Amino acid sequence: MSVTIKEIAHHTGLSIPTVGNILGRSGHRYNAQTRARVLEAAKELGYRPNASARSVRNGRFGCAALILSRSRQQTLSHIPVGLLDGLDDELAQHNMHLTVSRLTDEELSSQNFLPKVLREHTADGMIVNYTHQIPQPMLDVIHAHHAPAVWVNAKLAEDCVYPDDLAGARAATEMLLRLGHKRIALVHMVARLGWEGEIQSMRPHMHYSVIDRVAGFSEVMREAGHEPAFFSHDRFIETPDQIEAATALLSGTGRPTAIIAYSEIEAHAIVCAARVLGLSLPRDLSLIVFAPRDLPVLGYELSAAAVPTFEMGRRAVLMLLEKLKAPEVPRPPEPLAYSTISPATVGPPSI
Amino acid sequence: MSVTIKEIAHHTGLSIPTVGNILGRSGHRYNAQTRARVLEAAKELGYRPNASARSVRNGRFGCAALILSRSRQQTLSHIPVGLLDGLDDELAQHNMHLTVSRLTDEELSSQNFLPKVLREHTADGMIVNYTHQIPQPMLDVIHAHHAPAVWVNAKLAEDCVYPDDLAGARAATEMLLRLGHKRIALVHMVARLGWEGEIQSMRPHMHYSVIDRVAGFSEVMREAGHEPAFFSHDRFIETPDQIEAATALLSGTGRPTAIIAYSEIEAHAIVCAARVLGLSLPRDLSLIVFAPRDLPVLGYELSAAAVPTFEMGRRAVLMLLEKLKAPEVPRPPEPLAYSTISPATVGPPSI
DNA sequence: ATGAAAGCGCTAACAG
DNA sequence: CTGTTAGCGCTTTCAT
Repeated sequence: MSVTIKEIAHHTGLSIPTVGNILGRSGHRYNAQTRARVLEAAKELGYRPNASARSVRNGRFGCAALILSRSRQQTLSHIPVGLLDGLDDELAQHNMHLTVSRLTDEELSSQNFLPKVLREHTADGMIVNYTHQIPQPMLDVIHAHHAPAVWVNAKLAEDCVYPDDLAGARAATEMLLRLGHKRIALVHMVARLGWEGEIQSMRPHMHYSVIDRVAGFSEVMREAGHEPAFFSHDRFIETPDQIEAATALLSGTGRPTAIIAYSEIEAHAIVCAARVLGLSLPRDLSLIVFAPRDLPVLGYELSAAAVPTFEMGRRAVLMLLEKLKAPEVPRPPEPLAYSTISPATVGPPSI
Repeated sequence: MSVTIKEIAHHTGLSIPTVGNILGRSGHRYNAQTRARVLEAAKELGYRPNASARSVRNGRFGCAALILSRSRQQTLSHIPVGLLDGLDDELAQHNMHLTVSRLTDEELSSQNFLPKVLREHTADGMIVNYTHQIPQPMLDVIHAHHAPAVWVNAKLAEDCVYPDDLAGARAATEMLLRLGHKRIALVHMVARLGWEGEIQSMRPHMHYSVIDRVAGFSEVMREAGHEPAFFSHDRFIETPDQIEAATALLSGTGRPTAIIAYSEIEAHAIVCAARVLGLSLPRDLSLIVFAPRDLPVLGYELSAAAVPTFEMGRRAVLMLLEKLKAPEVPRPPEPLAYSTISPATVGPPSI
């Protein structure tokens, strides 16, 4: 084992609580002399407080658990760039830290599921990063136990923090319309987009952002009297070569003059297709991509509809802290605003 | 607070140690009746053992800390896909868990730096994910304190686990040569590649993989009597449009018939350029990319020289466990083999 | 097979 | 200002 306050007490001839109090930062009410003696001894002996012992005393762990899927299928619990930073930064502000807990599928399906971190009382609460296909048992058990949990990147009835994709998509579309674009397409390669109701019916298997971005885009387009154009899954099934598919989209006289890409995957295809066709960005084509930050794609910095991942981490921690105070009180869902879109690859239409 | 063994003891009329022993898995020497009584009560009351209290007793935390840079510059402490899984899987095998600890720059530069997790005795040891520009103070302090630490994705004198990029690059090159390729190029957009000595001199600021992949590639090419071709930083500085640069590389009669891409960034540019030029993969061009797994790029699945990130996590934990037993004993560096390359976008040369 | 006592490292309540 | 006493939840002797 390592150096404890007990040893420092022996070493300095002081009592254990004296040493403890001085080292435990509240020791204002001590003689400067003894303070110095203690601090020196602590430094000399290489004292490091034992967080566990402290936890046992005050019944808190100073720790939040990030709950992830153990499934190797990446998308299920993907940690977006910036989230870890936001979480840890805010936790550090409150003298807390983060642990990671990956759940097996058995743990999930089991009736009395509880993540190990909570089952073994290691963390004060959890930040759940199951963004879609959220398992019902998990929801149930968390509710039943009043386990302090906050969901990130998921849009639920309560206790969640998520980017406001509805507003984000609206803002992107409005920006393009304001510049004079009329033919704007929303591109998504995996999901099959269409009118909102149709998508809604597939909801359980889809991340809310797919639905909300379609909705935001459609609303604004229709309000402006334009038909929203979707370029999605089916087209890429027909034409698996993404460059070819994207090239088809960007060819012909009625081609879109602006694109909103669901993610960097789509953005790559669009940039590449633009290149094949000799279209230059943003002169001949405006392009906005949903991504945590402006995205370097093939040498271009693309305008990002900047998903507020960092802020999501910070806000999730703050919400969790409130839940720790009052675990039974549900918190209203907290949508997070997108920041303004940089003008990098956005401009007025040329045709 | 929550249910403790004390309450279960009261509830069942048994003593505290009895309950504790039965619940703490070592309770073989107990009557089946009392066992049942205890277990039932525990379930009924929703007992969850307190990990901190346990830690205080047995002096271990059952916890490893993943040390990351707090710098927002992504590359410094980037967590590669699969690493977290490997770490957590192996830790779980040993009833341990993972905490995350991000270091501020001040913490690093400070003389008596010690990550909070270790300063505050929260973790048993650390997995350090500073892959390049490793701060000297950190190395010094870890050595001085005999702090149990294992470095991942870094090639140091001891206590590290890293993908064997030398062998990985050799294998990729050999595979291409075996198929009949002679004009093979290694493409990297950020670093400036050249003969090994030149690169070596820039070492402090570069990840070891840059050097080792160049070395492995060069060695094999020269052994086979071919001149290794590099296509790197300078070319992309001259021609910031990556597609244009890559197109230049792939044009003309002396063009390479096979490419090894340093990362997915380069792979995207190559695939796009191939498309612009009407070259089809792998018929007209073979392409291997260094990535944790076969990489979907613009609709193609590219052959990956599969960086063993998952295995890196697992091995790092195993090495850390050994260090916990004998902290003063340095462990030899552990290079990790690349698995065989899938044939997805690799074939014989057409010209 | 079960219980009594003691202690892990730290902190809080009170005395002096 | 400093020390005494007590206890957090759990585990490890050691009796019985």
